[in-house]
Amino acid sequence: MPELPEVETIARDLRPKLVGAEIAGVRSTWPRTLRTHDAEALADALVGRTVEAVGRRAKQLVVELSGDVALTIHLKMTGQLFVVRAGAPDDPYVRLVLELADGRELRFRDIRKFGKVGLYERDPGTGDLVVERGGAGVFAATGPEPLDPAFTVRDFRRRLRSRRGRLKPLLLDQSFLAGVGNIYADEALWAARLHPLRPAASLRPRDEKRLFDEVRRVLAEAVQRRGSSIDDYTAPDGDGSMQDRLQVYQRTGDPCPRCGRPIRRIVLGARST
DNA sequence: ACGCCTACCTGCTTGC
DNA sequence: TGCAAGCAGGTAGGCG
Repeated sequence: MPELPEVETIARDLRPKLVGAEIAGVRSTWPRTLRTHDAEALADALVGRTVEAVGRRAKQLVVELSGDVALTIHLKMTGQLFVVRAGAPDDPYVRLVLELADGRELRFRDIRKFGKVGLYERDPGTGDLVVERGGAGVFAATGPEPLDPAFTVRDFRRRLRSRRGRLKPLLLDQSFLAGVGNIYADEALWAARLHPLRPAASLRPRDEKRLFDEVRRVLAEAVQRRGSSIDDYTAPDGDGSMQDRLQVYQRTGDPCPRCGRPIRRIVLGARST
């Protein structure tokens, strides 16, 4: 399940492979992977452009292209990206291929077909990625990046206190905080010794500080370990190792590393917790 | 604004 | 053994 650390790892792996490469063609085998469902229009818009940068915002990859446009790629649950030579063995789960002028291909593989690829232009006025000039930015409603040095415990407190909900659904809400998914929400809450059902507004200042610190610590360690290779996640340059460090996620029944009692699973908003 | 539901998808596991 | 139900979960969109 690619969350912030997994997407960050993929961005870092792809960057040296893609920057400078020219797009020569587009193949689409499942048009619904494209936000517009229009593979022909995408090909028309992309061919001839060069990759200038590869980055990440929340759980999406952002591939900056020449001419002030950018591709966003959301991997959702089972999306994977690989750079291979054009003749590499075919795969029934590849949904989109960007053919590169140097004979390589960027392949988007996605078993469950939830992933989405979008093409946006950079608004010269605001610098935002938009569908059309003057429109709202794609990330206008996305919350702050938890690992951004400019994001402080003060910001976190202010956001927490303005919300009425419970901690777990709040951490998963991308407009509250960017990039946290089910794995790292559970890990951060456990590390901060806060119950997932606890109302966000009920936290004391020291609880808020602990949660802020643990969210960032868990995410930073996961980035350093190239993410958690669970189920379908792998990066272009290989698996991560964070799965070996997870304390509670998918560990129902195991003894709690803190108190030794069995870890219990509850369901919250149709998600295991 | 919040919580809850369903839809989108497929592969794997579980239970009868 | 075979088959169906259950489960995994990010996000959009709808409803109350």
